[in-house]
Amino acid sequence: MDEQREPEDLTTRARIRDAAMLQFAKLGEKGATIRGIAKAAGVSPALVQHHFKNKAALREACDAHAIDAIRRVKEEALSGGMSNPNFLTIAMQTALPVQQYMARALVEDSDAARALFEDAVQFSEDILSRGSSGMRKPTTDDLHAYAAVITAMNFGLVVLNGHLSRALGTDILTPEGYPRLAMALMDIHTDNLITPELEEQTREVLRKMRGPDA
Amino acid sequence: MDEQREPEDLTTRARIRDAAMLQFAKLGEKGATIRGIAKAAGVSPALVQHHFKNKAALREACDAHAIDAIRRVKEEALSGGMSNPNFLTIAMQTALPVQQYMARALVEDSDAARALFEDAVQFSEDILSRGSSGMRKPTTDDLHAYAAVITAMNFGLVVLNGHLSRALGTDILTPEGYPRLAMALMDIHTDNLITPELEEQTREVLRKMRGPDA
DNA sequence: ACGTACAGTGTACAAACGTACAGGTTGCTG
DNA sequence: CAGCAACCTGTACGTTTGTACACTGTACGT
Repeated sequence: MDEQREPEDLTTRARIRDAAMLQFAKLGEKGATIRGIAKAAGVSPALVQHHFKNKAALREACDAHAIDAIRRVKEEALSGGMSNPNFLTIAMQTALPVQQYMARALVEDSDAARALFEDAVQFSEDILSRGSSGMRKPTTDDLHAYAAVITAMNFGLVVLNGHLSRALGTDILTPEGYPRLAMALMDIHTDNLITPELEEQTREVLRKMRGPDA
Repeated sequence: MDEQREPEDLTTRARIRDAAMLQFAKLGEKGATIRGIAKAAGVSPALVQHHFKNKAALREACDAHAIDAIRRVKEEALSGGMSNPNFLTIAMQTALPVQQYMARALVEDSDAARALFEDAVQFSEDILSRGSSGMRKPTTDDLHAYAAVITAMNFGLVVLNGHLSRALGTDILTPEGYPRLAMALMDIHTDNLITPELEEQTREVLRKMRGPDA
C-alpha cells in the first residue's frame, strides 16, 4: 500500500494517483478529467480505469493517500517533541502535492476534508492544553474555539498560499520565501495591536451579543 | 446597473446572476452548469444565454457584482471611521452569497480574485500604517508582509467558514455564532503564546535561513 | 509448452455539456 | 393598428465527459 518518495521509480498506479492529485488540486473535482489525468501520467485513459475502478474511487484513493501522508508527518512531529512553535510547519512539511490537494479538498468539502479538519482541531487542542517547551498555555475560556480558529487560520494560509506568495513576491513554500511569512506571523502573534481599552469594550459588546444578559 | 436587496422583486437578470453566484460558489467554475443555474433561477437555460452571452461572460458579471458589493462595504467602513478593530468584520458584513462566491473564486484563482486579494492587502496596509482609534501601529520591519499575512488569515476564515462553523457547532455568520469566533480571535491576538526566549531563538533561525549572513 | 493473471491500449457509446438558432409572447411607440 | 424591441422558450448540434468492452503483450507458475 506504500511506495517510495522518489518521483521516478514509482508504481504506475502511484504515478497515476499523483497525477490525479495534482489535477484535482489545480482544476477541482469536476474540472479534472480521466483523460487529463491519464495524459499527465503518460498513460492511456483506460489504464486509469483499470487501476482505479472509476473517478469516484480514484478520488477516494487520493483522499486516503493524502490523509496517510499527513498522519505520518503529524506522528513524526509528535515523536520529535514538537519543539517547533509553529503549527503551520506541520502543514508545510507535508509534500507539496498533498498540500495543494488538501487545500482544494477543504474547499470542496469532501468527507476526507472534514475528517482532516476535525483531526487538526483536535490535534491543536491537545498540543495547546498540554503545552510544550517554549510555549505558554493559552489564556482563554474557550480552548476549543481557540484551537479551531488557529487551525482555520493556518489552513487558510495554505489554501491561499498562491495569493500570499504573489503578494510577497516569492513563493512562501521555498526556503527564500518562508522566513518572510514566518517572521510576519511571529510579529502578528507577539505584538498587541489593539489597546486594552478597546479590547475590553469590544469583549463587552460581544458578551451582550452572545446572550441577553440576565 | 444596481438593484434592491430584496430577494423577491429583482430583475430576472439579477435573479439569474444571484443563482449563478451560488452555483459557482457551491460547485466551482466547472461544476456549475448553465442548465443548473437556469433551474435554480427558475428560468429556461436559453434565457441565461440571452442575458449573459456565454458562461465566461456570466462569470465576469458575477465577478463584477461581487467586487462592487465588496467595494461598497469597504467604503462604508471607511466613512464610518473604521471604529471596529477587526478587519474580519468587513468581510462578514458583505452579503452571504458574495462571501461564498469570493471564497471559491479565491481558490480557483480568477483575475477578479487576484484583484480582490491585492486590494485587500493594500487596504489592510493603509489601515495599519495610518492607525485608527484604539489601535496601535504594528511593530514590524515588514509591514507589507504583516498586512498580507493578516489578510490571508482573515480570508482564510471566510473560505473555511463551513469547517469552522462545524467545529464550533454553530454558524459563525449568525449573531449566535459570531461572538464565539470573535472572542477566540481576540484571545489569540492578545495573549503571547510563545515565550520571549523561544521567540528570539526562532527569529534567529529564520534570519539565518533567509540569507547567508556576512 | 501451456495457461493464467496482470499491465496496458483502442474503440465505442450514452449522457451531459455549451451554444447557436428559430420562434413565440408581451409591451411600448409611431 | 403596424412594427419593433425586449423577454423568454424549445430544439438541435458538435464536443467532451465517464465508462464499458474487447483486445494485445508479457511474465510466471505448473
